Amino acid sequence: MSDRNGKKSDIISVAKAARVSPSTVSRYFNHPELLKLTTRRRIEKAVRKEGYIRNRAAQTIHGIRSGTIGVLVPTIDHTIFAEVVQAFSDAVAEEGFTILLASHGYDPQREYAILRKFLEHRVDGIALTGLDHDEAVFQLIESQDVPTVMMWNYAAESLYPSIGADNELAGQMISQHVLALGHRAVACLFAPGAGNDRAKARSRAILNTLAAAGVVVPQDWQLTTVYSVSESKRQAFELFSNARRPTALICGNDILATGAIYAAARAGLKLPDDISIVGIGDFKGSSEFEPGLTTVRLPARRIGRRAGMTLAAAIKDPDADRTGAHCAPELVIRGSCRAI
Amino acid sequence: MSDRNGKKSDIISVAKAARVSPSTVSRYFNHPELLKLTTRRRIEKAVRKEGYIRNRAAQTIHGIRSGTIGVLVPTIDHTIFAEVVQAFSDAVAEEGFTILLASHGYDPQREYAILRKFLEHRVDGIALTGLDHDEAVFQLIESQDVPTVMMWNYAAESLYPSIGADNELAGQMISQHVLALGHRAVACLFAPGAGNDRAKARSRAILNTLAAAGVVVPQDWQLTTVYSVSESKRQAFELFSNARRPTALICGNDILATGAIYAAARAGLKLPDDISIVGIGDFKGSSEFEPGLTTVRLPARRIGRRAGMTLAAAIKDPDADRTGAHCAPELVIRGSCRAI
DNA sequence: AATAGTTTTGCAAATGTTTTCATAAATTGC
DNA sequence: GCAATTTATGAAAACATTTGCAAAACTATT
Repeated sequence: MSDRNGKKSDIISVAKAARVSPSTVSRYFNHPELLKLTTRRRIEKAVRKEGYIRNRAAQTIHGIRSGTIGVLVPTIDHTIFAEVVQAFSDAVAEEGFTILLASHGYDPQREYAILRKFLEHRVDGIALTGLDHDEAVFQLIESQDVPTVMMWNYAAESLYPSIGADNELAGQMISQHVLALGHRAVACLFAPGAGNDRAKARSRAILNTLAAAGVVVPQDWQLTTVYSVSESKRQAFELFSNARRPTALICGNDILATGAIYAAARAGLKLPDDISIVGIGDFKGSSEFEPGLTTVRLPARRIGRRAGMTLAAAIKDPDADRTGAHCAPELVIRGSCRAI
Repeated sequence: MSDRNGKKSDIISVAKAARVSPSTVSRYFNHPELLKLTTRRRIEKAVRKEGYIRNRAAQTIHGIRSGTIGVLVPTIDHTIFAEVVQAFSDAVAEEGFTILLASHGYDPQREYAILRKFLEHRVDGIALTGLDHDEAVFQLIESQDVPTVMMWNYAAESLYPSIGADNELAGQMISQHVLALGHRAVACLFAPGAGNDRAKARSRAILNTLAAAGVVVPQDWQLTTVYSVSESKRQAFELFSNARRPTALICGNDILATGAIYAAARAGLKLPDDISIVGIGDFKGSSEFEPGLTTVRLPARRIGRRAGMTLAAAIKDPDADRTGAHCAPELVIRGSCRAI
């Protein structure tokens, strides 16, 4: 096939090979129905022979869409973001878009810099994680007015369509469940809130809900740990080693809960008899523990898919419905938490 | 700032605002050292005032690099690929590249289609997963001669630089370890090999190594299951429920091993006394089980980082060293496997 | 104050497409 | 078999940049 004898082939070399004008080749790709069947065939053959591949960069400077969407997540290698990205990518791929992916590691500065880079590439749309961003980020989006969605965290009054779960609600749900089961001695294991509005919303809601029911979490039972099984295991183990132990431990997400479960095993505590542990997220695998983890499901795949579809629609039709969507969290009761 | 009064700003509007010619603005970005300090200042101000963002598409048609790298993985939401992608992305970001990411779901047809799309975007380089690809894929890369690396699986004689672990070796190592501990009644739980040379290499090596030691794995102890904790849990549970049980179960990867560990717990088997379970991968969290999972570490982050650096170097300097690299697997002995 | 040399800037052509408008070719109606 | 349509193709301008070359603006030297 493609016998590129030397230089890269462009639309002109194809035109020569097919003995038509460059415009006709352009039409072959963009409005094939305008061409006579025979010329279409001729061009098709020439394209194959030359091994020609369309140049989107050249199209893009004509104001034609670049076919790319910039996706910005805190980090790719957390199950939950990986799932969102996968679902998002699949959804927009169906509409012909390819994603530019980058991670900022919870650094607002980096987020701004990456966003600029996306815009240099003239992405057709942007998907950010969370609602909380640097003022400069919002200004940039505003000034370039490129379609944007905010994934993961939902808030009705958001400036841009937000598609995700209400993390405050999730925190509320899990603590209400724990309270309903009669727990009063409750400890918490949170992810750090810096640059992470999801984590912040959850911890806030959890503590408020408990407080509203008259349950005060003592300072030394409010643990904070980075997103890591080993770290949370260490901290939870320490907690479990104290003389006075909580009857329930609420974790800010399932990864932290996973660490806590292992810590319990190591401390010789049986779930749920000796201690109840709950999480938030319902990550892949959370259902498979023995006993399964009681948690609040945040529908990552649904969020990613929905966000992708909304953004693609907004790009293709500027007047499309740009309202966000709440992908409701859902209490998933398994065996890791019992009534007292 | 950026008070875009209407239309998007281009290099010409900036030039007007700074009272210089467009060429000078272009030089401001590409060869600032050629400009007088005062004009540089003037342009800087104009750029800010106009909210101008460079247009990489327009640069790209001048043969200038696009600054993008196409990354193609089977799926994003497997821990292991997420880690590789994260490390890869970080590495190339340092060199100014942004990644175009897509997943093919183990479908060779889709891989080809995505690759074409990458090339339409004029990516500066390509990173594929695994060594085994459709002939058309190789032809395409060949014809466009764009720098390419193959990640994840290592083979010395590969046509393109391959950066990864020797999966065959990994399989060999884990089975040798199991054999050395005296196990003879060994079962296996593999991932499907279709479109997945990593999985294929591992299963092959495991069975061969066992056979070489005179251990034959009966047909009904050779289980195959998709990459999923719940599926492998189901299958392993079934295996454990039979009257005749193996003393050791070798799993094709840590996810499958995770399922098997849960299955053992449900079946009331204690690790490692009642059954030994080992995996391959050393995924995040594998060390935290109680007891920890004995496995062979495939250094995902190192692979991703190294692959990114190699590719970036190959792009920037066509004569750069393009040999692959073997990121050696490493036996990690924890508590899930005991001597018999 | 004039010259030579150097630094800085602008002009115009080039890049690979798309698109508008005009023209040529094919088809239809009589 | 000719005019009137309709359909298919080409020429040229446009898109947002970069770059080679030449002109202009400075500096330094006398």
